[in-house]
Amino acid sequence: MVLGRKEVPSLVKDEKLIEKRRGEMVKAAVNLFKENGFHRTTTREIAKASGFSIGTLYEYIRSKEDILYLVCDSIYEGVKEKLHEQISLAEGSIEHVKKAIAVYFNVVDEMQDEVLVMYQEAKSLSREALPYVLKKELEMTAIFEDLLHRTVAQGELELNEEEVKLLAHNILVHGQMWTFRRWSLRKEYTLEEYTQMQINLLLYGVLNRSLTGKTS
Amino acid sequence: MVLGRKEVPSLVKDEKLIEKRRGEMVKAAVNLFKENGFHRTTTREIAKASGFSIGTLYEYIRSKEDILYLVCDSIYEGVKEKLHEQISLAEGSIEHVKKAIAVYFNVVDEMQDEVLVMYQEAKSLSREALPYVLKKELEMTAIFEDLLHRTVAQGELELNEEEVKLLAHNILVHGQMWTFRRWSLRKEYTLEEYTQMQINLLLYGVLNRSLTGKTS
Amino acid sequence: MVLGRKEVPSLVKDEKLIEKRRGEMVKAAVNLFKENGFHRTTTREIAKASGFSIGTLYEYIRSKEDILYLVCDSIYEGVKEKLHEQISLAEGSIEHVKKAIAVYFNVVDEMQDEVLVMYQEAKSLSREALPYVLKKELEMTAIFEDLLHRTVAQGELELNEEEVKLLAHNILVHGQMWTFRRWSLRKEYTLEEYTQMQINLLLYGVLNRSLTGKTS
Amino acid sequence: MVLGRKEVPSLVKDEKLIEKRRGEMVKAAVNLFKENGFHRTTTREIAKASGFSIGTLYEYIRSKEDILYLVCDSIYEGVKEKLHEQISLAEGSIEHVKKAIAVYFNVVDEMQDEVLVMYQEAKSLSREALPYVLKKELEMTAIFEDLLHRTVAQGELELNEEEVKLLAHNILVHGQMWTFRRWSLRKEYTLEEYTQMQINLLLYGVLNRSLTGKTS
DNA sequence: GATGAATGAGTGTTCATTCAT
DNA sequence: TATGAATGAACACTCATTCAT
Repeated sequence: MVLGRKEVPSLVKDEKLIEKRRGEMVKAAVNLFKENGFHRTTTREIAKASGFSIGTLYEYIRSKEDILYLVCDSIYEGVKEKLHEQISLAEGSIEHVKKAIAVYFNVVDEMQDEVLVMYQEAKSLSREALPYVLKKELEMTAIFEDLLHRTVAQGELELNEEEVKLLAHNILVHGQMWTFRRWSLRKEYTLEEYTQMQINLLLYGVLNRSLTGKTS
Repeated sequence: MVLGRKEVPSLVKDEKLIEKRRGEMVKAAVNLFKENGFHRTTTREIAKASGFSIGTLYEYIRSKEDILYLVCDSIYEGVKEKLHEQISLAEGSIEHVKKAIAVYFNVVDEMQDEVLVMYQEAKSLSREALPYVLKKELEMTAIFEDLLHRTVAQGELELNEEEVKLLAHNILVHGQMWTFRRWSLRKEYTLEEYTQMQINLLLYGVLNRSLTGKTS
Repeated sequence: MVLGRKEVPSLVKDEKLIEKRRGEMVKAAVNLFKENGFHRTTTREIAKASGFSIGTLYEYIRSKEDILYLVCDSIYEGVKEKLHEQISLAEGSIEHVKKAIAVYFNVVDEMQDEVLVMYQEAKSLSREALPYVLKKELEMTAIFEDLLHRTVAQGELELNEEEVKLLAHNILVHGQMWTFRRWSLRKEYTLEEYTQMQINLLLYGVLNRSLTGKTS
Repeated sequence: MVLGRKEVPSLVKDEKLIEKRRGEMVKAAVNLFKENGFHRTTTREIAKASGFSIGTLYEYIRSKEDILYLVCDSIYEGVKEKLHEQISLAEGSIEHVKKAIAVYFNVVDEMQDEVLVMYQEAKSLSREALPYVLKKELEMTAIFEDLLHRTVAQGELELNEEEVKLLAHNILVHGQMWTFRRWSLRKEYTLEEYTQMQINLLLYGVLNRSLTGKTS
């Protein structure tokens, strides 16, 4: 099964308008979701906050869940876009990996409310929509996998396939941690400290591996 | 502010009975929450699944949220209990840390549904109840902090205070990862593989630090 | 497929209470349906008219359609009960058939609003519920079929099987006509006149058939 | 009160265009009504099925009810037209009456969906529009009244004024029966059988009356 | 202490109709 | 004339909670 982007049908025909209106709706929804969560936010609140009538809202989406999907989709697109703006994905070096992690953590920090929302509410998506969002998460992971692969290929890291995958997962999760454990982490570290320390913890072991030999 | 365990009032006087009944309610609730989530589960369903009338349910709790709090509390207690059964918290050595991580990951795996529920639904707790649950999470973190501290004190690890804290957080989160990313991780690794690899990634860097000098 | 009476589930356990409450709800619903039709009547109106809150209404039914089904069911039961009270179904004679038709027309006249409602709204029942109501209609038809059969057996009428069936249908429909064409019929005839004339038109031909020979 | 045809106002001036467009709308509406009923059919669906925008639909009608009126009107016109095509209304004989009934039943059979729609949905017309439709029904009845009158005048039937009226009603209703009881009748009879048997039952009594004397 | 019938505010969603373009 | 985006009143239905028995 190859998943593309899930199409959300609309009663409105003008594609440009759909894009525009949905953007406004998603923006309002994110703010409400981060305040009260998906379930505690009503469609009426979303309509009002985005400046439309409830009827108009439903011209652009079919159900409340569609909004959640659009929110998740939009957040992933936002993160990926910012990532691509700031890091070249063609290179492969330790320095580049460090840079990428730092950039990613920065993006997560900038969009912390959005990331947190998506992180906590995505589970409310139906069994139909969830795979599309998980796919996005895998795409994000793949960005770091590729980067690590290239760095391994350059001889700057010594990792097998499975280790690359897991390290990529860890990087992603350490970024998300910054949002979902912020109640604790923010008290202890600035973003810069957090970033520096996590880079060390994430990479220090694998970096020096060649010096000290493999573990089982 | 020092938080103790939050007291949930009951209309029933008999403490023993409260304990017993609540245990049954929580058990039923966990099963329902892990199937449908907190918001999609009704109090009627919880009452029915635990074998009580809706009226009786409300003799033992004040609100639906009380159940969520009791569920979270119960899950933490379960995890901590299992942890204490299997690891001595007085020692301090690399081997002990590895053992503790493995035990913790095993507990998380055994209780993966429960951990996932708590992880995803705790955010629905009111501003009043949330701190009590976050406190539990900090207590969990503290278990690993202490272990790391002792190991540092033994001279087997070289970490400053802040690194200990962050490493403890990472251990916790890597355990939770096993539940909230299981849609991906389970495809790639068995629990044993996951545990071994994460131990390596978590500890390898800090382990060999003395051999190679500090990073910035 | 043998259809019994369709069971409508209720959240309330007390069977007696269900019977009582549903009776009140059906009564209110009939009045509203005959005024505004099924689709133009809201569940809140039904709740209010029967003296319950909307929540209570839904303790006794699952959906608005359930009310329509209960209404139809109740009307059939009412008609059949009144019929059985007044005519013996064991006999078989021309006089008895005339009597039965007159009684049936009287019952229809007494319950004209109800009959009209059922007649016009039954089509709004779902494909699941409709067969149960059609079955009731066939049972009604069967009452007259049996009566005619017995009369034929007595030698007082000369009709083949198919003619008995059709005549029974015609009797039923002529009764219903009195409701759904009342805007016209009531201007022309009293119930007594209508009954007398229809009996003549329905039976005169078949009555005298023996005197005049068969038609093709 | 003399009712003519009810005028449905339109924002469009061109009468020819109104006729044309409304024809297309009515055609689409009939198909939708017979599938889902009037209340379950939306104006959007009607607009789409007739190939217009919702805006254009409302250029030709004022309200959804106008469509229902036009549909009813159109069905009556259709039935009447087909009737006039096939039977001469100037004659008066038993044979002609039989022929007319057969033709009418045939027309009803051909347009059974339409007849059923009109029959079941006309009640949803407002108190303002209903009389216009009932008038059409009376006109239909009048066709058979006239036919019977002429046959009585020819001495082929012996019926008083009131009996003529009621018999005409019965003929109409027996035609409609073929649609609204088709779930049962179609299983028992072909159209030809049904027609033949109903003609017998309708006319046999009155036919032979002269031979046998009056009933009370 | 236990029960379950009663409540009604609140929810997602629909749809006939309007009106600016 | 034709369009279709916008509207919001209205609807069926849910569910946490209460309280009389």
